[in-house]
Amino acid sequence: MRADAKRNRDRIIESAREVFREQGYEASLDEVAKRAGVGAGTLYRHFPARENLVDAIMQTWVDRVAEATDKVLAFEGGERDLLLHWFETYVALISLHKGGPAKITCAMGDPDSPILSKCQVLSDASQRVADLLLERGALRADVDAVQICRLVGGVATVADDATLDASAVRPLLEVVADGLLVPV
Amino acid sequence: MRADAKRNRDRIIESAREVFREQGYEASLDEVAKRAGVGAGTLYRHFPARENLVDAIMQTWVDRVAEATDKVLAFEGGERDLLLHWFETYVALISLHKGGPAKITCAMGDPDSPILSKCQVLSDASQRVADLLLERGALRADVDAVQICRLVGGVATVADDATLDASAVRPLLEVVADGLLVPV
DNA sequence: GGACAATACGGAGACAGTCTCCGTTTAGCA
DNA sequence: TGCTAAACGGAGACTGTCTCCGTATTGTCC
Repeated sequence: MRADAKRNRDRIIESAREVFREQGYEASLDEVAKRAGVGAGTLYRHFPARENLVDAIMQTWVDRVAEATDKVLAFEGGERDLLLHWFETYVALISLHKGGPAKITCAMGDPDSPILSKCQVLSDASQRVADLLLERGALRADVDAVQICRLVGGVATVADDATLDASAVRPLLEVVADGLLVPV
Repeated sequence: MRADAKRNRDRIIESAREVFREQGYEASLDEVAKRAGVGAGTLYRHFPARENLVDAIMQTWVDRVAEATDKVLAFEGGERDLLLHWFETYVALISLHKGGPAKITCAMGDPDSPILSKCQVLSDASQRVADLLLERGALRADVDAVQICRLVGGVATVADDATLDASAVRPLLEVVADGLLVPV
């Protein structure tokens, strides 16, 4: 890649991060281009679809997911608390931007999504948590990580739409957790 | 209301029903106007926002919800089956159109939504089902109808986004049901 | 360091959708 | 029948997406 191309690409990503944070994922891409000081053509050449741009700005997010996952896996406490801790972490991670839960949860079920690889990190993390709980015999044997992602993603989507705060989300997550755990 | 106004209004609603069924809730409103044989101005005078049009279309849906609810309440069988039956009915009712689950679930949490009154019918129905189960001591005492709507709405939203079929949705609903019911 | 591809730029403009404004038409009443 | 309030409709302003293509820049090869 030519030096000027790389420079512009980086500036676009930086501007997008800024604009999306301010206005959400549906912000105008022309605005992003303008703020990056490039023409619309340049933006669309680098990122043919909005999702490609989203994908690019998600790299730092991926690192954050990995870090958070390790923290949850090191959690010392009961199985139910661990699962709930993961759920709350999960919701927090996908709710960083308005519209994030729907976008990410939707992408996980779409094999053609440009951000699929990024979302994979999340489902892998759920898998690791599920494996840990299965090992301890706390999780129902017939559930898989995909289902967990869908359930928690669904709760997060609704919470995002209705702008619920953590205290209103918690009981919903508890219901999901209780439905997933082996009855005591 | 003048006769011509009423006539146009009805034609717009009829066209919208048709267009939305074909193209989803995000279809062009100019297209709706065109198909109704009226100008864009006429459409926007009758329905200032897209949601107002959606609201008008939903009247027959409301009747359908009421009917389905009565059927579920008359269900003879175990509590878990009854709850699951309600969940599946609920998901079916809000998933009649692509994007429906998100739209309806979102509207339930938005006091300013033009379709709020229509959605009320659904939460009232959930309340009735919940009351029945509470009476029989099958439902956890600390859950309310709003939470049920959020949980099932979340599942339906995810299912809609990922275009899951009923067999993939069922296990998710079972998790929610098991989390809501009193452990045996 | 000059020349020449190859690569990239950028913005005008085509296109699509939303929504308004206002001159024209019509219903319904007296 | 004539009048007026109500309603119509579509041109066009506005916003956002995305493409096309003439222009400019980069990096390489001699």
